[in-house]
Amino acid sequence: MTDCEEMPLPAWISDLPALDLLLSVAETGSVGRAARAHGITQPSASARLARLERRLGVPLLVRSRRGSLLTPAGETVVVWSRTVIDAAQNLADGVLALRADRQARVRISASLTVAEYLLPAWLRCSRTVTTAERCSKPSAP
Amino acid sequence: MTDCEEMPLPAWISDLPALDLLLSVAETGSVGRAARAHGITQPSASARLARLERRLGVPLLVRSRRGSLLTPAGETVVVWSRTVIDAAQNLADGVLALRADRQARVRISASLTVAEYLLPAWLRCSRTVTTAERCSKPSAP
DNA sequence: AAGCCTTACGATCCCCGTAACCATT
DNA sequence: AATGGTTACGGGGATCGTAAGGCTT
Repeated sequence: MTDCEEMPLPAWISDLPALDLLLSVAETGSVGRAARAHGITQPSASARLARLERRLGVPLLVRSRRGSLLTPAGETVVVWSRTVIDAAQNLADGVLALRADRQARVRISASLTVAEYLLPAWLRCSRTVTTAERCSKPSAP
Repeated sequence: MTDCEEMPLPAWISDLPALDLLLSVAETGSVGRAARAHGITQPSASARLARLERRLGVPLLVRSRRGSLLTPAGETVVVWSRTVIDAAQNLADGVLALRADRQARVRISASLTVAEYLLPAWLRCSRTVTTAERCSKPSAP
């Protein structure tokens, strides 16, 4: 095959919430508890996990009356999935910071006409101030 | 908050194909080329990226007539996303190996009655043999 | 004219929650 | 009864592709 740079991600891996759910099952030992931890119903969780198994083509867990345990393959998948979810969580945190940063800039530019003469002092102050409080009460004598 | 162990992944991060698409845009410098690389239409790619931006709450790229470039925030997100899809790709490869392994076991157990006396020789041979060939033609005199 | 991006629209498919059911402790 | 798991079913939402439009070079 004369590929260019990298093949796009396979389609059967794209269900990130399913992976997250699988991790919860590994931790709690039960589909129902994992479902509650994610704020969804037990049938939803069951169906989601069944789809995941079907799409991966590998049985992941053995259902029992007193809970669900992972197959050896399931344990392996959990290990890999953990790194994926960790990376995703990392990204989520970063995006959150980025969003906050953007909002801060927006607030500053919005109230710029009022706060023009305060900015130099702010910039000399702290880099991670809660701009909302400062903006609402400029405390200018 | 009295959380148990870990908060489930936020919902606005769960679109893995969108992240992958964003990486392609970063590489090719164009939404259309990225779309072609993923085998989808340009409008689909455009809509997907727009949704991603809306969900993240951060502008990621600046559209131009001669292509699309990333905003500073976009560059940052791309860096984090790279690690995520790398981990996902890693998982995909692992699952592929797991699947192949399982299929091998299935073939072996299926033809076990025939191949019983051959297994010891196989096990002494190589660990990653193409069991399909061996199984189809046992080459037993 | 050609390239790049967007909006509009219709059809399809996926996923969730409710409801109902089976098996054990 | 309570817990853990599954299947059946209807509705809402997301995504895709086609078609059409705007803007530069």
